[in-house]
Amino acid sequence: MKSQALHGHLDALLLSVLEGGALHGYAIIEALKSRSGGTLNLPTGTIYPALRRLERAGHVESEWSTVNGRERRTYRLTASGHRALAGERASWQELSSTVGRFLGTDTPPPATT
Amino acid sequence: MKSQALHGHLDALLLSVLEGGALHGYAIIEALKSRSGGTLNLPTGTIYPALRRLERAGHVESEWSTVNGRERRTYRLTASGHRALAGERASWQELSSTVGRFLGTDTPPPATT
DNA sequence: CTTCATAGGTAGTAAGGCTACCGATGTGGG
DNA sequence: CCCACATCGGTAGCCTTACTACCTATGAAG
Repeated sequence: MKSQALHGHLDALLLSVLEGGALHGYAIIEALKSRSGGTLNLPTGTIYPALRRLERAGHVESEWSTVNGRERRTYRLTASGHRALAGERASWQELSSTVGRFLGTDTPPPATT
Repeated sequence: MKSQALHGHLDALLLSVLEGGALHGYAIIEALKSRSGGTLNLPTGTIYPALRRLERAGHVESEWSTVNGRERRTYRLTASGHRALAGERASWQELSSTVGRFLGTDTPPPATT
């Protein structure tokens, strides 16, 4: 998939992987890759600036630690980040259902039965 | 909805409304508005440049006509536009299912069984 | 010692959509 | 008659976003 098609949803993806626990940048990339089945193979030049953006926005916090002599910056969601994620989810649903109406795909309610 | 969230799918939406028949710019805006239930209220500054982009790309053709003294530029899909729409649909499905995997919404396969 | 995986980062670019404008005509209200 | 509004088209400049292409450093493997 053309990763640039992510347009505006990168933040949501990052927040969603961090929802499962704090991770450092490199691990986030791996997580995205594996969870997407290899479809999302995002370069560091995409991830790191995005994380800094999220940090600036207060959605994540970072902490340095040294593991095996390697510096790691571990990111974790803030309360604001959790809220942002919820918002992103909502707007994704909206976008998805709106666009789906035109492109023939709809997002049927997950039927929480 | 924040319309800027459309990012990259505007073309697909335009192509899809034109799929139902040729329309002029203003009518396209109205069509998007009504089909989306009012969610998509796109300004002319978004639509017209997009249409020109599509025309430059050969996906639509335009024709001028005068109705009630008003100039209308009517756009219609070309063969290339139909193909492009199919492609857009496919990549939308891919994006939608990939992002959905992270944001909790999935686009369940239409079960072509 | 070189190469690879791990780990973090920056600079510059290109695309896309938005806001804010502008021009014109026909219709209807005051 | 004149003004406002809906219809119809369009452009200019801006901002955000993600990408490509780079750079740095360490530990392990060969």
